[in-house]
Amino acid sequence: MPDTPSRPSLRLSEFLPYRLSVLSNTVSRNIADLYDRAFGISIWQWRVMAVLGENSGITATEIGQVTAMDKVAVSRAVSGLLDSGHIARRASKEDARRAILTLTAKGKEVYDQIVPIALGAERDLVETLSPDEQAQLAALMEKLARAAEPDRPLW
Amino acid sequence: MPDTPSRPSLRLSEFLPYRLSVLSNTVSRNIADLYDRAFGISIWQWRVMAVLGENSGITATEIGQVTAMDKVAVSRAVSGLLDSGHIARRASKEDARRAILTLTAKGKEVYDQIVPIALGAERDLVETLSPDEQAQLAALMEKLARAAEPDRPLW
DNA sequence: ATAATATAGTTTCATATGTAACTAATTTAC
DNA sequence: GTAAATTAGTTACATATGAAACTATATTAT
Repeated sequence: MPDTPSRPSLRLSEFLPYRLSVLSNTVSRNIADLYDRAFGISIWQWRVMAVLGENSGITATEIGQVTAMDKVAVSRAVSGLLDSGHIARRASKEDARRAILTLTAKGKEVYDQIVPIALGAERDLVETLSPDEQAQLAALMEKLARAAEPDRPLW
Repeated sequence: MPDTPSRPSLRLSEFLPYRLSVLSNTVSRNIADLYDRAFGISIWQWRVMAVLGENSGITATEIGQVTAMDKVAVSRAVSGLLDSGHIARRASKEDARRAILTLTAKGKEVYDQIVPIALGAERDLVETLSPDEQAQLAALMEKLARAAEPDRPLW
C-alpha cells in the first residue's frame, strides 16, 4: 500500500512570508536592543528621529507617511521623545493643528551616535553577501515591497 | 560656501532592517486577515497547524523550536486550537509533562483549505519576479537568516 | 530513597499595540 | 458668514505580547 499522497505541499520553513517574518523579527529585536540599551530609545522613537535627521521640521503626519507608522504610533513616539528632550515641537503658523518637529541639540547628538550603530548592524547582516548579492537584494526588496503594497497601482 | 558635510548618511528608506520590517509587516497583516476572515484562525495558530500538518504528533516545545515561537505563544495558540476543535492533545506515555498534539479531522479539513490560500498569497507576492529572481531570493533569505541568528556558529 | 535540579507547559502581570472615539483647528459648501 | 465635512493629533479602551513566576513531572546526585 502506497504512502499517503503528497499531501503537505506546504513546507513552512520554505514559505516566504514566514521566513520574512522570522528574519525581520530577529533583526528588529537585535537592533531594538542595541538602541534601547545604549540610549533608552525604542525602534519607533528611532524611526522618528531618523526621519527628522534626514528632513528636519516636518510634522507627525508626514513622519507617519514616510515611515509607514500609523499616527498613534507616531504620536506615542513623539510624546516620549519630547519628554526625553530629544526633539522639540512648535505649532505651525499656517495651520495651528500641525506641529513642526525638530531634533534638539541633544537629539542631534544621539542621532549622530546611533547612525553608525545602525549602519554597523546593517553591515553585520549583509557582510556575508557579495556586492552582487547585495545589489540583488536591494532590487528584490524593491519589487516585493511594491507587490505587497495593498493599494498598489495595478497597471 | 559648500553644503553641510555628508551628514545624514543614513537614508531610512534604504536601510535594510527597516525595509524588511515594513515588508514583513505588510505581508503578514494581509495574510493574517485572510486566515482570520475565512476561519477565525490567527497567524500563530496557523503556524501551529502548519507544523502539525507536516509533522503530526509532536509537542508544544518542538513546535516552538521549529517555528521560532516562544513557548507562551505556542501555549496560547494551542489552547485556542483545542477550544475550536482543530487540534487534539494527549499526554505522552513516556513523559507525562509532554503533550502530544495532532490535527483533528476538522483541523485537517481547515489545513487543506488554508494551504492553497497560503500558497496563493505567496504566489501573489513573488509572481512579478522571474524564476531566476525567485531563486536568488530564496538563496538570499537563507544567508540572511543565518547571519541574523543570534546564536549562530561563527566559523 | 530523598533532596536538588531541570524540563514541559500554564498562568500572571506589566507593557505594547491597534481601533475607535474624541478635541481642536481648518476647509468647503451653501 | 455659518453649518457640515476634513484633517492633525491625542486619548481611551480592548487585545496582544513577553518576561517571570508557578505547577507538575522527570532526572540527577548523594
